Amino acid sequence: MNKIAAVESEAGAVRREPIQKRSRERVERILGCASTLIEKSGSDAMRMSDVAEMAGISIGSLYQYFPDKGAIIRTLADRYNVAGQVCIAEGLADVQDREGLRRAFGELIDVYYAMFLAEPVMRDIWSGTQADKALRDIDLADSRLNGAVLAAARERVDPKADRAELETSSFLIMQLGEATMRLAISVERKEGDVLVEQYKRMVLREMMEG
Amino acid sequence: MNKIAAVESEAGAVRREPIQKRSRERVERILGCASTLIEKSGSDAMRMSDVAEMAGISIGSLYQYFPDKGAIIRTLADRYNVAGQVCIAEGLADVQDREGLRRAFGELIDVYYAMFLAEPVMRDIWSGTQADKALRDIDLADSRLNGAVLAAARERVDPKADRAELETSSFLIMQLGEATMRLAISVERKEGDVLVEQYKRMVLREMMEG
DNA sequence: ATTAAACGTGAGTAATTCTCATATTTGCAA
DNA sequence: TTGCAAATATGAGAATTACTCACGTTTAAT
Repeated sequence: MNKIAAVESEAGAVRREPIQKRSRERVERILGCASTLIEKSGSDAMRMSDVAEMAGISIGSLYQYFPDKGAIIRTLADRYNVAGQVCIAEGLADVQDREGLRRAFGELIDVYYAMFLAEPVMRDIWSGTQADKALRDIDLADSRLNGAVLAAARERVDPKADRAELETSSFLIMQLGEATMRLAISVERKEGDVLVEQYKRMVLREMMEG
Repeated sequence: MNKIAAVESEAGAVRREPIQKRSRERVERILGCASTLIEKSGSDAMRMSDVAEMAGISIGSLYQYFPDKGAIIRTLADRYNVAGQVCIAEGLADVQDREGLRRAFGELIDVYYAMFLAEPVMRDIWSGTQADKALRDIDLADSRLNGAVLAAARERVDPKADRAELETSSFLIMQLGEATMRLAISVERKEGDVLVEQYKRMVLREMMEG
């Protein structure tokens, strides 16, 4: 009998939870190959048959683990998000005063920008954020989470600030940060750098004098 | 003989420039039907066969005027852009001092936001901005143009400001404005309003004290 | 060793964009 | 008016690609 146990362990939502070691490895191989293919020519051009062939498995096997093409993308997206969340949480963890916040945020943006520049797969995936409803939801949740972390740091710096406003403002700052990254990587490198600096300055002013 | 005269009159790039009256009407009808269908269920779900059927023409005829599905979308996108450009240019035309700039920009954002809320087709199309390379290019060009208009207004207000910096900053402001709109319409209406206000405040601070 | 569940397979289905050979319509020149 | 070439119209079907499913194989627990 083929009883399907649909589980949502990651945002990607695997179809069948891999139980045996063989299949767990297989899932990793699928993700690795998908990554390579996306890096080569973008997630749009990535064909499921290519992924299967490259991973040395059949189409059917591919669909045992991922319900659709989007699920592979989402799983990769989620992994990048988790990495980003850790990075942001660590960067803001011991912010206690205004200068600390200014420095930590500036560094954070730089690191994030460097990641965007260095990871073509991340770039590609988050370029499609607006198109795919599921991806957009993942993205919004991510910004909410990171926004909350930023809001907490800002509250530590300025305890008398309005909590709700800090949350909204920080959420917006995170979303605009992503927008800036996407913009920066789609123009010439030099202009991109300037744009990121402009964003940083604008946001820092908002946070410092807000 | 079927000599094809490819022309790029609009960003949508019609395949064959409609010469006879009949075909010019046809192009308009196609765009109208596409609009209706996008409004009903999104540009992704819009099928070319649906457009053809609704317009009362054959698939082949559809492809006489639009080289591909994207071209229809792009043509509609371009029309919305032109409307926006007019709106922005008029709004900023007689800005001469700081208070004028503050008021004009605030109103501009409100109008833009209202447009986003009111036009489901515009919303749908510009939601997919990041996915389609051609759309992104149109969008970037649009922001560059509008950014230049804003930069000019800011220079009038503050003649000793650095021109290049005004251009970059205004370009970023336009792009972040769009990002804010997209964000605002994908959350609850009430929160969306707050986010737009936050954006406005942040940007105005940048422009006033920048 | 038996067996049931987990896993693997790939030909085939379905959905949809876009082409092309052919037919029809239009407008102009004779 | 008529003849004709260019413009326009048509829709069957080619091409692409995500995804299914019926059936075969492997694994591991009893």
